[in-house]
Order: sequence, then C-alpha cells, then structure tokens
Amino acid sequence: MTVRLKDIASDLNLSKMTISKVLRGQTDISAATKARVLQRMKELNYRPNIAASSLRTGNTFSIGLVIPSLEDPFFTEIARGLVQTIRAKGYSLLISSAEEDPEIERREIELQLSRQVDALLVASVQESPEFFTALGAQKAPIILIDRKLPSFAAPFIGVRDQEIGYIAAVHLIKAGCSKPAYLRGPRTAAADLRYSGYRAALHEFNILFRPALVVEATEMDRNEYRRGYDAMNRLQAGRIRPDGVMCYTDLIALGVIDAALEKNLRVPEDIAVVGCGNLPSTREMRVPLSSVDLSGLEVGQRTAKLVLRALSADGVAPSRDLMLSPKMIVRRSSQS
Amino acid sequence: MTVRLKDIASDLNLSKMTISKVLRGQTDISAATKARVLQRMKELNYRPNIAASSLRTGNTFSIGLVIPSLEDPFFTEIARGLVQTIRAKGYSLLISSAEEDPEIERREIELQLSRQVDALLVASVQESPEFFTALGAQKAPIILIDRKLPSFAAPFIGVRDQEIGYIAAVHLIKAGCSKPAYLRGPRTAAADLRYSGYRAALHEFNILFRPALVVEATEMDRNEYRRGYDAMNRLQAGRIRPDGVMCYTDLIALGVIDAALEKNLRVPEDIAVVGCGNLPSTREMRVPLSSVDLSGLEVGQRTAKLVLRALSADGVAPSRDLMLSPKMIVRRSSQS
DNA sequence: TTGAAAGCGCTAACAT
DNA sequence: ATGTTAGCGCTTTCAA
Repeated sequence: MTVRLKDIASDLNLSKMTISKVLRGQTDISAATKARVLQRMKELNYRPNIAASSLRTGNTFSIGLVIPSLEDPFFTEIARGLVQTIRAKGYSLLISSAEEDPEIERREIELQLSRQVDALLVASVQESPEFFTALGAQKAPIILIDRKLPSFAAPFIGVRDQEIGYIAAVHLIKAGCSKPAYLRGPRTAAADLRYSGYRAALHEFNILFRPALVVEATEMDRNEYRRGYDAMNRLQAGRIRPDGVMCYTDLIALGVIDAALEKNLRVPEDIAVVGCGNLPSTREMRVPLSSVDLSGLEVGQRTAKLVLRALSADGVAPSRDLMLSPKMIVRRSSQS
Repeated sequence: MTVRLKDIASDLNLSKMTISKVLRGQTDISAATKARVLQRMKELNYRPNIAASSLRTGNTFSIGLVIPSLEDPFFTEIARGLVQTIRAKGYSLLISSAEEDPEIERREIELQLSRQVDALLVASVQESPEFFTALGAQKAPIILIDRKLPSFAAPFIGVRDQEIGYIAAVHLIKAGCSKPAYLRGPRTAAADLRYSGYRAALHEFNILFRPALVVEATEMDRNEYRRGYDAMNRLQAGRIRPDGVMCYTDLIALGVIDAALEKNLRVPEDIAVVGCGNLPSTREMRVPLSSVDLSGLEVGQRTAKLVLRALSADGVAPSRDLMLSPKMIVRRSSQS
C-alpha cells in the first residue's frame, strides 16, 4: 500500500541510495537516471516518510507552538503569521492550547518535545520559570512569545506594552484632546505598562494628568462593553469632562462610544475614542473604531523568520529580545 | 545529551526491552524493576522519542487539520474543539491553512500525509474532488469537514445549512413576527440552503412570503455592517415594513440594528433582529445580538471523538455523514 | 556516477 | 520476568 524508496529502487534496478539522492536533489546523479526515478516516483505517487527521515537526520521540519488559548484572536493571529511563513520552507506547525492552565501547558510542552519539534514556541502561562529551567538544555530551542519569564534565559519576542498606551495617548493629543481619559486594564505588569505609556505621553506633551480621568477596572467587569458604557457615563457626570478616551480593549471602546452618542456627544468631534486589539468586527460599525493593533500577525512572522534562520544557519542563537511596536490604526472614532 | 532507552538500560543493567515494556506499561515486569526503571527515567528526565516509536508502530498519535483560513472564527473554533478532545488521548494537532487556495491546500495535504498523520481532517477549498480521488487509498483516513465534495466518498461532518435559516425564521415567527425579512448571503449552495430554510419556516407557519422582504447580497457588499445598515433603510422605505430580520452574518445584523435605532424603531419591540455566527463581540453591545451559532466547537469535538474511535477500535469506518444542528442563541435583539 | 553497510530509537515476536 | 533478534524507512559514510 505505501510506496517506499525500496520499491522504486527495485522497480528500476537501482539501489535505495540512488533514489534517496534523487529525492534530496543531490547532484551526483546522471540526468538520465534522475529523470527515470522522478518519473517513477510520480507514477507511484511516492510520498517520502518524514518520520523515518527525521529519525535518521534529527530534523522533523516541524515547529511546536503552545498558546494559552485558541479563543484569543491575538494568539490565533500569531499562529497565522507563523504558518504563513514557515510553509515556504516546508515546515509544519504543531499547535497546542494550554487552556490557560500551567499544568496542561507543561504536559503539552513535554509532548511536543517528545515529538522532536525542531523548535518550540511558547506563550507561557507558567507563574514561575521553574519548569523551564528544570528542562535544561534541549536540542530544540525554546522561544518565549508575548509572555516573558524572569530568570529564564530564552529568546523572547513580544510587543512593547508601554508603547500601546503611549501611541494611543499621543494620537489623541495630536488629534486635539487636552483631557484624554484612560480606562485601565487589570493590575498585571503588562497592563500597568500600557498605563505608564499613557502617563508618559501626557507628560511629554505637557498635558495635565488628572486622576479623575483614569478609571480602574474592577473584578466585576465581566462585561467589557458594559464597563465602557458605565465608565463613560460616570466620566460625563464628573466635574472634568474628557475629550478623548483610550480603552484597554475594543469592546470597552464600543461601550464608550454608545454611551457618548446616547448623550448626544459627537464622536470624534466632542470626544475621540481609541480601543485596543483591532478586532475585525469593530473596523466597520456606526463609528468605525480607531484601535491599537497588537501586531500579532507580525509577531508570528518575525518569530518564524528568526526560528528559520536559527535552524538553517544552525548556530545563530537569537540572543537579544525582539520587541515589536504596536500600530495605531486610525479610523473615524478619533479622526481629527 | 538526549537520553535514550538504551541509556537507562545500561545504567540499570537491563535490556532495552525491559525499559520499553515499563515505558508502555506492560504487565510482565516485576514491581521492583518497574520502580527502578521509572525512578531512573525521572532522574534522567527521559522523554521517549515519538518519531522513533512511530516508525516502528506506524502510529504517530498526531492528527492533521487543513482549514481554509486561520482568520475565520468558525474554523478556529473547530480547531479548539479538536485540540480539547484529542489531548486527553495523547494526540497532537498538526494544523495547516490553505489560505483559501486549492493549490496550497493540495500541497499541505501531501505534506501532512508525508508526516504520517493518523488521520487527516480537511475543510476543503477544492473545486472538484479530483485531487482527493487521485490520492487513492491512504493509510490515514481522510475526513471532510464543513465542505463536502461530490463523488468523493469520505466521512463528512458538517452543519445543517437549511436549519440555520429555518430555526432563525421559526424563532422570529414565534416571537411574534408576521413579516420577517431575510438578508441573503452569496449565491453558494450552502447559503442558498439557509435561505430555503427561511422559506420553509414561513410556509410551515402559514406566513405569507413577500419577495420584497428578501434582500440580495451584491458583489459590492465588502462592508457587511454597511450592507445591513443600507438594507434596513431600504426596507423601511418600502411599502411593506418588516417586523423582524434574519441576517446572513452578525455584522450585517449590527448594521440593521443601528439603522433601526436611528429611525427610532425599538429593537426588538418594533423589529427583532437575528444574526448568524455568534461572534463573541456581539454578545454584549447596545442591544445584545441574537444569533445562530454554527456549532464550530461541537464540530471539532464530535469529529475528534469519531476519529479517536476509528483509530482505537481500528476498523470502525464512520460511513454516514454526521450533520450537526445550529443553535439559536436568543439575546435581547429578538427577545419577545 | 552508483551502491553496500550500518544505524537513528524504538518495538513486535519470539526465546529463555 | 527478562532478553534476543530483527527491522520500521530513511540517510550517513565510505567504497567501488
């Protein structure tokens, strides 16, 4: 049923070796035999057994990816960028979801290593670097994506969190806002960095920082849209009315816009709104939403390039972190 | 660097075979040696080489998935359901995107087969079954998802398209609509089936079918939101005003809702709206959107179960098609 | 330009 | 309960 090198060889009265050489494009084969072999391969619909060649060569031409969740568009975007880029070189992607569970993540990583992936990319949900350091030196390089772990020295690729808040605030300021509000995210290191970017922009442009214009996220904010809606209403009821709002997510921003429009404020004339994530569904809409794109696709593409280079040149240890910049996507909700 | 069975064996003065047996949980091993072996495995952080065992046994414990695109949430949902379910049995998912290109799809399928996946799942973009029939009998069963190919006899798992239009229309009718409109999708077989479901529901409930309430999609509809918005305005300007609308997608539905609210119609009191796709972002919103869920997650889960059964029982050819029902998710936009 | 031998890490089938 | 032999399909190395 399955055609092997051996079958082609005996068919053609050649040795396995000759067939193998043709398969891999070695040059020490006469054009004539090469043609015959290729011909026969096509006839028999020969398909090389990559598992077998892997065993011999040590390369599987597969790359492992472990992400926290397949629901989050940011991570599927990363996967998309990866798949796009590695395909050209004949690599495949082995994908796992950790379901946000550190224990599952560990098991999936072990499994992928057992599968001899040539490189392992992880957007880790580990709380400590312990597991990774315990892994010791692997044949497969491990590369961290998006979430960095302290004191585990692995190449890292991520997005500059601080810039997210920064470019959004700068954009609002340049669009004429003198009182830009900020709807904060959760109290994580990454989210706090975004906030600090907002602060930095205000400072840089000599805009007075007003604590009243910063709205904290609470544990009860399960519903992002609602949160934006409520926050906007509260801001409008306050003494200081904002003329712009940066939101931690796009859905929050949609809530803000709806609340504003309902109060007969014009967006962006009376209040400009910027979201984050650049969700496809918010690009169209009543007021198309300006948003900070997290460059997930680019993270995937760049990671792929880096990995491919490391695997081919075989030695280029990508030592320093690779930090990508988020992109301000301006649409009507903040167009000056 | 890499620890092999052989290393453990020589360490413990046992044969490779004994170690292998412990590894696979064979019972003809004394508790004592078993313990010693397990112990040593842990110490050395032994990780079995699945590629090698595959070569010997013929099973890779990996399943291939080829989807048209990683951007479409429906397909990533399917992947999510698959990954969830196969993980429990130690299987991994090899994922490829065809980028909506039949030629790329063919190459990815060849590649996955070369990788000896135990089963291959394809949501195909082929225009004809030719490629698949030419593949002939594979060791790996090929299973078609979502998109069926005529005259290629492979197990198929999909969603009942007709029911999509049907349950939405029935829901609208039961919610009190006597003039439900339908915003059609493209002229594809699947989309036409949805429409026929709408027609069937009207007929069944003795609701007069009014051609004026059916809006065709045009080539120019790049912007779904806009399309819904414009269509709603046109419907309102017509002689016959609908009291409900079923939309081909959620984004179209959002446009409809915005147009309606702008005309001071109440949703759902004056006009009920139902979308399709059940996008996460439309669950919250000004008016939380009722939507037909395409059961992507379930498609993934059921496919996984079917495949796992076929691979374990080794023989159970899942012959008949497995058709899943879409689910009507009722939210405020159509709540009676 | 072609091919023979050996072996990658593991396991099936059989000894002992 | 433990071990021996052979070989999965391919490629590295070296010889012819």
